Amino acid sequence: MIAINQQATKRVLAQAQQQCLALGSKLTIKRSQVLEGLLVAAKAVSAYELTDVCRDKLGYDLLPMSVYRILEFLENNQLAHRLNTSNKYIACSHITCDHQHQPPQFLICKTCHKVEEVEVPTPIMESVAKATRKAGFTLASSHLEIECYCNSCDVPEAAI
Amino acid sequence: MIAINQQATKRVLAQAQQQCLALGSKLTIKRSQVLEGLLVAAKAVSAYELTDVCRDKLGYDLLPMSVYRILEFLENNQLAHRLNTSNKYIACSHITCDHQHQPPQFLICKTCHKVEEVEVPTPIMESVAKATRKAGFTLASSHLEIECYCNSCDVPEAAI
DNA sequence: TTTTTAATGTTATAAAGTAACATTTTATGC
DNA sequence: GCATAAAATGTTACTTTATAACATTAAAAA
Repeated sequence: MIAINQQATKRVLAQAQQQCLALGSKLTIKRSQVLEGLLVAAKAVSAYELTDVCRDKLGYDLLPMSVYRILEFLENNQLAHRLNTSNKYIACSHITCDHQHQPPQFLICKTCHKVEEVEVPTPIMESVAKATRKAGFTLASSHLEIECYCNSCDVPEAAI
Repeated sequence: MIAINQQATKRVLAQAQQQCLALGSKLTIKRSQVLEGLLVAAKAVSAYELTDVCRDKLGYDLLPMSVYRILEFLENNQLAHRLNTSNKYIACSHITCDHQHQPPQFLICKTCHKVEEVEVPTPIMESVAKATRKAGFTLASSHLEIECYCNSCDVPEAAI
């Protein structure tokens, strides 16, 4: 989503390197390769699809088990996100920002599966948290996945 | 969640029967058995767990393939919901209501996996829809799954 | 009653995810 | 430096979740 060319990809990977160091962890070669796979995939992909991308487009040979492990690492280091509704992964679109990362919200197109990482305005998320508390729960995360239709896809009649 | 005893379960199943008829479909014996399984499970269960519940607690013999098919039917008839974040299913908590069903929101406890079907106030969902439109998307469904801690579970220090 | 549709049975397999242990690589104390 | 511990990755096998494809049975319609 972020990396539209090779140069941009390199910049993102370098920045990711820095971000890991700051968190006291290391972006090893394999981890970098998986992140690069997410970047060139340019959409949400499953762990198994990611092994294909890495093999076919980048020449990196990775087993699914390693990919899962590395994806977990990338998540913990705020370099990737897991979309729970589709069991797919995407690169974080804010790697090159320097601000603190908040739990993200995702708009996911039901038709073409395009994913946009957005910020639902804070007051709205606070209202959601309030409604949650009223029901006797405490909001654990404002990671939200929202079913949408994107502007390139038709909205079915039934949904209007 | 809804059915706390046998009598209540029967009432829910009878109501479900009516609801199906109104939608031009039929709640067959097998379908009724799967719904009963969801009711006695009294929590979110996977399709395979549901075959166990039906066998062990109710004496109904159902193969996973049938369970998946029937769960899909129950969803289409607003008698059950699929929780996308956990690949589990629950009975709709509004079967015995007579009002029109809206896409539900779920509070899911990260610790004990208890699920509460709630209504996030309409104005809040409208704000979410607005934020969505602003990003060039159209809200497809207000089915939301929200990560929480329930009032019986401790909230980890890190989350406060 | 035939015929057509809907529902369920059955088998096999795909897709997603993890456990357990081996090996290699990297960091750290001496 | 080298020994040793810790971190990362490799490898195998397996579990869980889900679906495809086709057979059979039950119910509704002609």
